[in-house]
Amino acid sequence: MPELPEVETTRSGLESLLHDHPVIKKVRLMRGDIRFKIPKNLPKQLEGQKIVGVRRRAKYLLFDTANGILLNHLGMTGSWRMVEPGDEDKHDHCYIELENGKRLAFRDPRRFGVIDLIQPGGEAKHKLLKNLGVEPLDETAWTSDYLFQRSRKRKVAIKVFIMNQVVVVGIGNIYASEALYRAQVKPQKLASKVTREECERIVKSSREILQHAIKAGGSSIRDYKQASGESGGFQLLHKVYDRENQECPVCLSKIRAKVLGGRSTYWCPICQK
DNA sequence: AACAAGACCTGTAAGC
DNA sequence: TGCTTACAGGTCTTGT
Repeated sequence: MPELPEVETTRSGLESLLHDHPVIKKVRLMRGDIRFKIPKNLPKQLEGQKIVGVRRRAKYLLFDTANGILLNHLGMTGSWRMVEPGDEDKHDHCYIELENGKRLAFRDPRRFGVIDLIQPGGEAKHKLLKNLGVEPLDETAWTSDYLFQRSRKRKVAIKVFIMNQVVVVGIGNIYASEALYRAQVKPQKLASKVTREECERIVKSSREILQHAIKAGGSSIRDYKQASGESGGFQLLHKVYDRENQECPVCLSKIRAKVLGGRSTYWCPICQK
């Protein structure tokens, strides 16, 4: 799924599609639940409301209206698109019909995504938002001091640690491997043993990797599509992810892979210490 | 409190 | 051509 760059690419695509702040005519829920139950009053509460903007917090999208926020997570396979008549799909779980005649669809085959309603003013207290860590693109929050202090005494691999959304948000399985490769830190190194200098490199590298991926329109292995329907281009830039036994672009060693914290992890045995 | 493993789903690719 | 198995961008829940 979508990690921060894919969610941000989706957000900016939606922002363009909704630049004229259309009014929601009808919300059609094709099922009562995706990952969690969808509030039954969500359609009634958002119909007639103007979509005044689309924000991102961590890997969540927030559609703003004056009468509440539609909260969405793409899970592993979620995507938004404008859908023409006849283009409906069996995995479309929610349609948002607009007064301007357009129709947004949320498609999510695996149904790991989330759609929820946040009451006006309830954003900070929302269960799924209240425990999130710092935004990695925020240079005043995602700092080497922050990473160093938070990682002391933590007995998990640094890769597992930076994927913990309570610590820092938006870094998922692809960009965790890519960021640590760029930082030249072995993913299995214990978080508590990572030095100040390494923290500096991890913070800088992770931010750069995410920024580059956003510029490229996100990665688009498998299911991911931009809101415009375009595929992303960043997978062409993956240096280690999904490249087991292929050459390290720098030293030509064979990229290695193992499972860490239940997720496939890739690194260069020479470049990363 | 911190950590590991299990659970939730469907689609696709690989192996036999 | 099937059938079976493994695996996939996430994260909440459960158990130690």
